[in-house]
Amino acid sequence: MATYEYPRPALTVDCVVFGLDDEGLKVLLIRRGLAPFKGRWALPGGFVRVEETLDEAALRELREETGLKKIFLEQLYTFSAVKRDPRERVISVAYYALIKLSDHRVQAATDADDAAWFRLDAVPELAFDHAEILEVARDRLKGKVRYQPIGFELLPEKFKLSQLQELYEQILGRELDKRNFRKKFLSFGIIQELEEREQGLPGRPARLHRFDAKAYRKLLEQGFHFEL
Amino acid sequence: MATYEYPRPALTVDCVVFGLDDEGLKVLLIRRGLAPFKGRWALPGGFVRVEETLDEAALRELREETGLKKIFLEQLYTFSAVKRDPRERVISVAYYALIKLSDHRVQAATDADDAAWFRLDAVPELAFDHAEILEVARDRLKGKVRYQPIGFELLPEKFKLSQLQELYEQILGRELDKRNFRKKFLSFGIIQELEEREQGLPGRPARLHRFDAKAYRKLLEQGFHFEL
DNA sequence: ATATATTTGTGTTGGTTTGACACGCTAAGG
DNA sequence: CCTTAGCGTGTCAAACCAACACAAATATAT
Repeated sequence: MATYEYPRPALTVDCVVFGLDDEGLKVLLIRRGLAPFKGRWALPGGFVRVEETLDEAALRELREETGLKKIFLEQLYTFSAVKRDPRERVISVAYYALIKLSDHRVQAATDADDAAWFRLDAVPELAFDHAEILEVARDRLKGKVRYQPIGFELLPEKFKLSQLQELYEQILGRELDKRNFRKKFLSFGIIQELEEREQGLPGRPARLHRFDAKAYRKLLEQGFHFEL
Repeated sequence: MATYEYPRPALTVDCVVFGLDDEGLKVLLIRRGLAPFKGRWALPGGFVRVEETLDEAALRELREETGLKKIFLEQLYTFSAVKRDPRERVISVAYYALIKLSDHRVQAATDADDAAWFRLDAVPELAFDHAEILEVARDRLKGKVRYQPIGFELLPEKFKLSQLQELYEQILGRELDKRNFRKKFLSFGIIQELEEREQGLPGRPARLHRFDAKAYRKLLEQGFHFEL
């Protein structure tokens, strides 16, 4: 029990978790077991504890939901409409996360039937103001991906350039020219060409690449500006 | 008095208020009258009431501090370090505001001696984590000014192109070429050339201009993308 | 074995945008 | 009337961007 001189809003974090698989870009949702909005899909999230930062709260929730550590996570926006939670005043700090669906299978999330991945064009009706939060997250991702190399957070360690291009097309919502895309991206010097090639698929085998974080940091220090 | 099952952090808003005068870009600070950090300069701000949104809280604080309405105001980031307030757990949602120092004299703020404008290169030591908040605000402004025409919020209704250019130079922290700047900015078609000219100063009188919000909105709908 | 389907990888060109750069014009002030 | 201060303007070379098609390497089907 805690007592204060003035009433305080409750504080939660909600996470928009993006993942990529062969069907495209997806978002992780959880089915609510309790009122309000019982049975509705919602963003994973929960209350902030008084002894943790918001980042810690978001990471904790994500660990609890997905079993993952080392996730790319950024604060998105703080939502504060007075009636956004019908029970009482709840202010929510939204985060968005990018995870490599390819590497780690997301555990609790996928085999429990109360959590699932949804394609961004097939998201069901959401609880609270979560549709709005998701919208803001998509816009942020779309904006950010153009001037920060965060797309790699969604791809496996080693990837084909065609995967990278498809990812960008998904996020930006438009098609890109293959030759121009390759030319431009390679010219940055932030991805390494590996000798390895992907085999077992029809078509000419693709050379694999890897994001070179070290080279990127070095370029950043020299005032390099990544763009598109 | 309010009682809750679990302890809750307190919630505040803090505002980074930018203004422009003939000495350059400035930020509004308030001298604290109470502990902690008594006597130190700090960002204006205060506690969020339980029946208002964060935007409303920020606007209310700004009205109380500066007497201004119709201010450009945007949420910046939510700061949550556990020890950021030595008294108790306080989470602060930071906003930044741009105001036309030229038009409206800021009342309570300027004649009270417990509030003052500081040049960005001469900001005193600040209370709490406000130095960090200010830093984030500067970065945001610097980033945002390049792809959204928010600089006008700092200028008078009618302005000279040289003022606009100086503003951009201040925010971006580098010099710009006069001819290229004019060419580019005028090519967007979002500022109107007025017939009026500024008089009374030495040198050839400058033609005045005005931001054309209507034209800007129209261009936006057509997918226009402002940049630099 | 051969043919077919699939996916990768590669260059050029014309148009557009950017960045560098210098001087005459018009007013105020002495 | 002369000086000083600030405004307003155009060109050119270099860099960048968008559009465009076909051969190479593999898997699969027949």
